Amino acid sequence: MKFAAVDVRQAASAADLVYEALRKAIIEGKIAVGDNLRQEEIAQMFNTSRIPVREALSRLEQHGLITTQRYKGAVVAGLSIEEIDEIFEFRALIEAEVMRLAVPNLDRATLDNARGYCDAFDRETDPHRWGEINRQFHTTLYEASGRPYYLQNVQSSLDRIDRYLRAQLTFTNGVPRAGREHEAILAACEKGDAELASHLTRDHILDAGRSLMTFLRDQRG
Amino acid sequence: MKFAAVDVRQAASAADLVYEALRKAIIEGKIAVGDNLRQEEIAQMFNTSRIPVREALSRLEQHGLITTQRYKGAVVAGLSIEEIDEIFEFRALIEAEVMRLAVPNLDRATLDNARGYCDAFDRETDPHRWGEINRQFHTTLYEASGRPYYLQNVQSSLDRIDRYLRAQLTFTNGVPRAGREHEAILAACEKGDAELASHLTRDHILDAGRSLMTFLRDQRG
DNA sequence: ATATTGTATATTGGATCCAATTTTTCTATA
DNA sequence: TATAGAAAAATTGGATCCAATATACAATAT
Repeated sequence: MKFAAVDVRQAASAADLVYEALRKAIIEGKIAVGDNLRQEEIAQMFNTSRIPVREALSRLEQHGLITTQRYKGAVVAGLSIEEIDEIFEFRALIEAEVMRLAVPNLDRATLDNARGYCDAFDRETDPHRWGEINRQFHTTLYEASGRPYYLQNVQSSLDRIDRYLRAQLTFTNGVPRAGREHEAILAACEKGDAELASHLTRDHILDAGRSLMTFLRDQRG
Repeated sequence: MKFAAVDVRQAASAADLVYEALRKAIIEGKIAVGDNLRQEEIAQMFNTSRIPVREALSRLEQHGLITTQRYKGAVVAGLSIEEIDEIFEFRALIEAEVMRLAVPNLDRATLDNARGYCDAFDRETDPHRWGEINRQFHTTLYEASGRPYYLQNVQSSLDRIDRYLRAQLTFTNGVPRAGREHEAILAACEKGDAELASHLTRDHILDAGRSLMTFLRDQRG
């Protein structure tokens, strides 16, 4: 055995690339709700055939990001107020628990990373970046929970409402408030107070949810 | 307009049929963990081509029921003890909450249905049916919560561990105990005691989890 | 002018074909 | 006999082709 181990990561298939690109575009709101996703068009964008595109669309549907109708095609899925409300409630439940489980495992490096994202969030002026940094702040802490299945479900929920969360941050002046709440959560983590960090996380999510609800009710009538 | 409206439900595509059939076979344990799923073989079983099969496999992978490697194919995914443990913990969290939310909405018909499944569970002698009835008993109650997103996540978690749950019921003499716990949960529902029903549900799941853990640790060494 | 029906076009679903890669088998050699 | 390497077979990934269905549009009748 003379050779260093090589990282033989799985090469990505065409379907993987298309899936990831579409997923990103949808959760960032680059493609609007209701927009039609035509297979041939997407295939040409990626210089491939419709087969990998169809696989990607099928996966997106499983994750609730698009809806499809036989022979009619796929459209980006929107969420009703009730659905958004439910997902925020769900997130509050799970993420509070994940936070509680994470606190005892937090080490210096993780806390420093979280601090970095926390500061970056406050400093950021580009609205498009807020959602991204906010998400990284939370997941950095959550990962310490050592609960991959919980994490998967958190990511999946976030994918569904990320677009709306960004709207909340951008249009409802939610950023300063979110920044303060991040500080409080991080302080609880530093103190090792799992119960407090958990409750603050829950409130943080429910606050954002309520703020978004009133914004959407205003907007949609 | 002389004719009654007809329910023109979406006809299922070949991919849908293959997906559902494979999903059922996997969660019921008809296909063993590690078994290879060859596309051509499955295609012939369903009198179709490999294209719909590939779509079905792609969806199954998204749900964690199989793992695939490029150019190597798909195998039924097993769970480590740690993963099973985590999923039981996750279920306890979510299902307890769903139960709490359901109780205020339970009506006579739903309670009667649940009673039916509860009795059927106790009367059933075929081990293969226990898992199925157990699942129906719980979901019948959960549906009253009016939380489709929670429900989806519950179903997804159950899909992952259903095989192991059946093993627990069959091999660890868990049926009489589960039966008694069902009775207690149903009684709490009848009384309208959401808090009690929630706690009993949590304990019911954690009990089954612990029982399964010791069984698996014995078995796997 | 409007509604309705027939037709052309576009789009999706599925089958077949070819390319890329892995797995198996065979063979030569030590 | 065991083993390394090459050839063959099997398997998956992707492209192209055809069939099924939906949409757009024009022609017709009222």
